[in-house]
Amino acid sequence: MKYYVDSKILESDKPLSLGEIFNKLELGSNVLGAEVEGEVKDFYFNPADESKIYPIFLDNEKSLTLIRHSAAHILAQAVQSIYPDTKVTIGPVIDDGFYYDFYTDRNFTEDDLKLFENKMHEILEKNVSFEKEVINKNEALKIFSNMGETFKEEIINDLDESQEISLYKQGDWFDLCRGPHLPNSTFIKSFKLLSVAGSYWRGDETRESLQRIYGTAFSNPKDLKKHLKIIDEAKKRDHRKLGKELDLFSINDEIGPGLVLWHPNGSVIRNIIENYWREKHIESGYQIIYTPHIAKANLWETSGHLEFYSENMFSQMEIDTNKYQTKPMNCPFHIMIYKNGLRSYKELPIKYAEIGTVYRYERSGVLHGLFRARGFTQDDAHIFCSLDQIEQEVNDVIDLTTEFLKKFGFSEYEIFVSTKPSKYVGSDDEWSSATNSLKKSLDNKSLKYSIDEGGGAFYGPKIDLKIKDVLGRSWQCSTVQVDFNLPKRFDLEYISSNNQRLQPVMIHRAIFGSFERFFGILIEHYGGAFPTWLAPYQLKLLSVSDEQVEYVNDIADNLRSAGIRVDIDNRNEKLGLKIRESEISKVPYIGIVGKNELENETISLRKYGGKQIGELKSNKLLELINDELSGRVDS
RNA sequence: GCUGGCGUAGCUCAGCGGUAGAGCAGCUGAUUUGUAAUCAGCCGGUCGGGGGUUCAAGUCCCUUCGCCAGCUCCA
Repeated sequence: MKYYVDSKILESDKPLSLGEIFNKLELGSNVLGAEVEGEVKDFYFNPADESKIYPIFLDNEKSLTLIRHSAAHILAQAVQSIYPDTKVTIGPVIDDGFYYDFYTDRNFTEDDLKLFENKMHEILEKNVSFEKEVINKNEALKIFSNMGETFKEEIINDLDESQEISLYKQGDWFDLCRGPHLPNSTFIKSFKLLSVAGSYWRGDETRESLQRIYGTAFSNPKDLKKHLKIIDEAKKRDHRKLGKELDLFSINDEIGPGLVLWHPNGSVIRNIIENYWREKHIESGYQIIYTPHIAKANLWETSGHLEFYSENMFSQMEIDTNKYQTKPMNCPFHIMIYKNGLRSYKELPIKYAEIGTVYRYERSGVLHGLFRARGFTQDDAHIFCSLDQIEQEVNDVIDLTTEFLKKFGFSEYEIFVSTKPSKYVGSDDEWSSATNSLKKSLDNKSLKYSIDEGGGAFYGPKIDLKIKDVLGRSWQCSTVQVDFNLPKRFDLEYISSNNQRLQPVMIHRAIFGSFERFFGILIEHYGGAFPTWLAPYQLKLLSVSDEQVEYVNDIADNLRSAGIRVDIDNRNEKLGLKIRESEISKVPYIGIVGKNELENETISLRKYGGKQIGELKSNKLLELINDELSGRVDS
C-alpha cells in the first residue's frame, strides 16, 4: 500500500487507517483528521491504496466540520444527562454551526441552553476521546431498541444492507453515527448554544415535532467572537427594525399580515428605483405596460395556474355571474396584449415590462417583513421571441441584470441553472436547446454557475441569481425562465418569414424579483445608510440659532429647485442635538449654518459619520453632490 | 399551517393576584445655542381582542388575532 500524505509518502504491507498513518508519520497530537478525495475523514477511515491524504490541523477551515459534529454529540450527551427521558434523533453540521434535534415532552428554554452549555463544559473537562465501533444491523437494532431510542431504530431500519453501521463512543455515552469525529474533545475549544426552535422528524409536518438546539463551534475563541459579532451586526441591520426607525415602511395588523405600507421615506427610494428601472428598460427595448389586479378565473384555468399554483392564490370572488381572482403573476395579462394582434416575425422579440403587483397566499408562519410578503410588486417582463432568438435575449437579460445589481453595490452572486424536472411540458428537444441557450449565455460571459438538476419550472429551464445579505443568507432576486408551456396553452403565434404560423417562446424575467424584497435587502445591505442617489433626504441643513433661519430657508429653496432632496432643522435646539438626530436619520450630508456661514455666505458641510468637508459656497455644495451622483467622485 | 417564545404609552422596556410604571418621543415654557442628547413642567395606556376563575386579573385558565425563532415552502 502506498499513501501520499501532503508531501510525504508512506508505504505499508497492509492497509492502514488514517490514525495509524498519522502515527507512523509522527504528525503529533495536533492533527484532527484528513481530507481524502474531497471528503473530511477521521482517524478510523481506511484510505484506498495510492490515496492522496491532506491532514487537517486546527487552522484548516475543514477542521470545523469535525469540531462541530463532535460538539453536537457533546450537546446530545449533556441534554440526555440532564433530561434522561429525552430521545436523540440527528445532529448534523450546518453552514455556521450545528444543531441537534431531540424528542421530548419538555419545552427547552433559554435557561436550558445555559444548563446544557455548562454540562458540556463539564463533560469537556474530562477530555473524552471519540471512539468508533462498527456493529451489525441486528446488534444495532437491539442496542437502540433496549434504550428506547425509537428514532435511531427507524434510521437503522432504513439503512441499506451494504451500509456500515457504526457507533461513536465518548466516555460512557454513545450515538449511532457515521462520523467523522475528532480524535478527542480537547479540540472543542470555543462553542456556544444559540437558540431553540421547533422542527419535525425528517422535516415532515405529519411526523413528531422535535426540539432543535442550534449551536456553533470554532477552532479558537477569536473566530467564535467574530461570528457572534456578525450575528449582532445582522440584528442591527434587520430591515424590520431599520424600517421602523427610519420610517421607511410598515406592516399593519388592521390591514393584514404580509401587506406592506410604503411610507414617504421608503417611497422616495422606491420611486427613484422605479424611475431608473423604467429608463433602463425603455433604453433596452422594453415596452412598459400596466395591467389589472384581478381577472376571471377562466383565464387562470387556461394559464394552468389553477392546476399548478392554486394553493398560492387567494380565494375567488364572484362579480356579476363570473368568478374572479387576484393575480399571483402577471404573465397571462402580457400574453393577452400579445394576442391582441397578429404578430409578424419582424416584430420579434416583443418585450413587455411591468411593475406589477401580485398577491400570493403564503402560510402565516413564513411571512418575514419585506422578504416574504403576501402582496408584492414584481419588476416583471415577458419576452416573446422565436426559438433561435432565445440565446441572444437571455444574453441581454443577463447584461441588464448584472448592470442593475452593480448599480446597487452587488457584485457577488451565485448563479444556478435549473434543468428539466420530472414533471414537465414540451419536448426533450425544446428543453435541451433552451437549457443549452441558457448555459451558453452564461459561458459567453464567463459567469460561473452551478446546475440545479431537475430544479426547473414545469414549463421550462431557468437561471436564478442569488445575492447574499449580511446574514450570509442568500436571497433569490433575479430569475430568467424559458417557457414553452404558456405560448402553447394560449395558442400564441406569429407569422414567420415563409408565411407559416409558428409558436413563439416566452422568456419570463425579473431583476429585483420584487421591489419589497429587494428594498429589504438594500436596507440591510446599506445598514439604513443609503447612498446619496437613493437617500430619502440627501442633505439636512441645520441652523445654529434663529438668526440664520431665513438664510437656511433660502439655501434650501435653491438646492431643492436644483433637484436636491433637502431637509431642514431650524428648531430652537442646540447644534449637538440637531447633529445627533441627523446622524441617527442617516442623511448623507449635513450642512451647518451659523453666524460665520451667514457672514461668509457659506455652509459648513459634514458627511454622515462625522467627516468634515468644511465651509463652502452653496453652488460648490451643489457641484459636489452632483459630481457624486454622476459618479465622478467616489464617496 | 406546525412547534416554541412573546404582545403593557408613538418607540424601547419594567411590573407576573391587591390603587398601571420608566426612559425616549410628543406638547408647553425657559434657554439663542458651533459638530452625536440644555433644563423644567405637562400630556399620553379599557396592559392585542373576546370569554372565564377570583372579593380582586397585565398578572391564572380558555379562545382568537398578530409578531418573533425555526420547520415546510417561495419573489
